[in-house]
Amino acid sequence: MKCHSYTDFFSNLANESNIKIIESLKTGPKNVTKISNETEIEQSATSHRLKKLVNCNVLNVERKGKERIYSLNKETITPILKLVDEHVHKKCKTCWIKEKEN
Amino acid sequence: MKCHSYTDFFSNLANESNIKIIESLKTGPKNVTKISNETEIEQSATSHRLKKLVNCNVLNVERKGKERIYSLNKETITPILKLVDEHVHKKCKTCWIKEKEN
DNA sequence: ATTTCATATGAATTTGGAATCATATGTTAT
DNA sequence: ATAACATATGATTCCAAATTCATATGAAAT
Repeated sequence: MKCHSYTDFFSNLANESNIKIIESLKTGPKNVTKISNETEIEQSATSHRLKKLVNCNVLNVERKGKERIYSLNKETITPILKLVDEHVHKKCKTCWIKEKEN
Repeated sequence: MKCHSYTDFFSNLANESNIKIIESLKTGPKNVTKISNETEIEQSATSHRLKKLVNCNVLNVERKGKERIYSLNKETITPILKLVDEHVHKKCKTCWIKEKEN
């Protein structure tokens, strides 16, 4: 259930839904409903994904009334994403990592 | 067939076999048989994995007689692995990314 | 030309994880 | 206590990706 390996961690970044959620949370902490709406991942699926992301310390949760507020774990995922993004921009001109389409 | 997205790339690092292969190649370029022996991934499976890794520019190949020599693509995967490793050591004391067991 | 070694390939099968579905739990308001 | 809202959970279904298996290709040696 906990995140034990190198591969366990990376599998979170190898999943489209998870990336969407992470992207969504870059603009700030949000509750499940809002995440679900923004990402267009249905509620139940969103909860399942969120659980995994928390288990791997990618996200934090805190309760606020009947809601649960999820946020990026700045100590872990943010620096890694930053490093990877930098690398993508600096080193990969003919890039095999496509920029996220917006 | 080619590696197009963020998630495609990370899926390479989310796979135990691929990590084994990458680890194996950290000590230098090798042919398929040697990789297969070191990683204990059978020949056919090894070839399949290698193909994917090459498609995502994680590895390079070159022919040498009847062998094919695979090597890490220093321009791409090496810097990322280095950055991630550094991050693991510096930032994750209570670490959710287990050090590779040897 | 035939054999042997090295690797690749395609199809079939297996499997692990994700989406889905139905329902449960928990919280606030009335 | 009941209703309405927010989220989680477990089971099932589904699917894509990985293994496996059998075989093909290709290169060197005899």
